[in-house]
Amino acid sequence: MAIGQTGQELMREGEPTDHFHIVSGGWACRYKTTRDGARQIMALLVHGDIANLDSFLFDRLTYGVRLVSAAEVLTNPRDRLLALADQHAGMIKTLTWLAFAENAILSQWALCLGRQSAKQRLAHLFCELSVWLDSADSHGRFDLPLTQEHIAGVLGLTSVRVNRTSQQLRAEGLIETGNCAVTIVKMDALCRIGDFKPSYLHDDGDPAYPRATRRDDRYQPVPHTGLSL
Amino acid sequence: MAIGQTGQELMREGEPTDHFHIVSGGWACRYKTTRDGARQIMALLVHGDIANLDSFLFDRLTYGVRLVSAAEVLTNPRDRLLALADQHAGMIKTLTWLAFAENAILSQWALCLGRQSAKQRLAHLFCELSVWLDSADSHGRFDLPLTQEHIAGVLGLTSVRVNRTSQQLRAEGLIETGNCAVTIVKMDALCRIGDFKPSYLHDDGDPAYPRATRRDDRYQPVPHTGLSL
DNA sequence: CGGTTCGTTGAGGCCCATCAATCTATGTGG
DNA sequence: CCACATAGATTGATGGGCCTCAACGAACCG
Repeated sequence: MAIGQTGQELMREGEPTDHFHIVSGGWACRYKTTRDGARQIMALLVHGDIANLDSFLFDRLTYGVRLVSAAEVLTNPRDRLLALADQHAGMIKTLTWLAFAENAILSQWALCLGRQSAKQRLAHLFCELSVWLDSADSHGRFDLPLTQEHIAGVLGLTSVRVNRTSQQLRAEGLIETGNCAVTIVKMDALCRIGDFKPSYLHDDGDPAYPRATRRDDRYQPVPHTGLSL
Repeated sequence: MAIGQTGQELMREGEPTDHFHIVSGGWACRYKTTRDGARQIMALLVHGDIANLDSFLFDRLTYGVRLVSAAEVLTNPRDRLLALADQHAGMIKTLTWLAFAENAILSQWALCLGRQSAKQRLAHLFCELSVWLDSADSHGRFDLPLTQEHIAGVLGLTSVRVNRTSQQLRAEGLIETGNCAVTIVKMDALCRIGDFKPSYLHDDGDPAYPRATRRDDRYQPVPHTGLSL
């Protein structure tokens, strides 16, 4: 267990690694940079998140990890987790689940980055954080130790744009900000703007097994038409 | 096994599903759409790719799958794969590997979508396809059954922009196009423009991106003795 | 040969990046 | 306690990259 300072680099981009880092307090982020120095944040990491989940199978990182606030990080040798995974069949399943969950989040972000305006992206992010952290109090307020620069890094924007856009959201009475926290005033309106579906992460609750409904009537095999590939 | 026609919808967005679909010929894509109808392609699926890998754990899709060319698709009941996974410990590991691989690709695309210009994205895509398909002939030419609309869907652009940008790449002598194929004339220059690192998929000399058809002999259990190489 | 799909081209405009300056809050040392 | 430094938020001006709309050409096909 170790406490890190704001901005501290946990793991360098492209570095080989043999340890897992687990955030147990504060915030961190996974990021990538282009050759010309632009930085895109790929994931925000909060309490309980594993920073480099894919080190389970890959030796080398394709991203860097950096603290965005003072944070507490647990470090474990990879060998230990691998041994655990060998002993407990459930563990690898959990890791798989996490991998797919990350996948779902990444997909959603890709959709935002590719197809949404600054306003939509910001609205989406606030909705997602609110649900994800589920630490919002009864007034819809939650802590957000991110600078506008960080948010810009997540949304593929500049900090200037984040500033102007969040002003807009405030002016429309959708959110309130202050003191490293955000209050979502009109959740439903914000969801509509950001095209956010609160369920998209935990769609079915637990990974469930067989279902009876047959759905392959949707996909109709086309008779061979001589086509070959 | 079934043959599908161009544009056919394999799975509808948000639909529950109890089958796996494996592309065994031709091309398909995973996509998401926003409420206002914009479509973002999340993945291109070619020979050996599993269209809905996360159905391994999730009951409901968060994306749709559609053919982008005439294609051959294998359909398997989910129960069968789940049973297999229970019997063979290696299988779930393979699925996990695939999940992480998808993760790496999604991350890279997110970086492109968030931080790269149209020209950079297109260059990156061509480089990636060239490496990924590894079907390029000795002249760097490979088949590409995508319309400009499809490419725009992948890159978060409009088809008009894709058109103008690919004209630019042609004018600079970097690529040639024609007859549903692309020739990469100056691979190194294209890589530089798109900030493409040919190795980012094959982490640490892993053989190659594994295809479902040959997955079992490609998967190498990670040695527990720490990092060598 | 008309219909459809896809590629191509042009004109106009908006969203967002860029650059740069100012303002505020916080912290630090003398 | 104040002068100063620094980080982050805010604001303005300007320009460019990409979207939008719209039309036309080209290839394919029943």
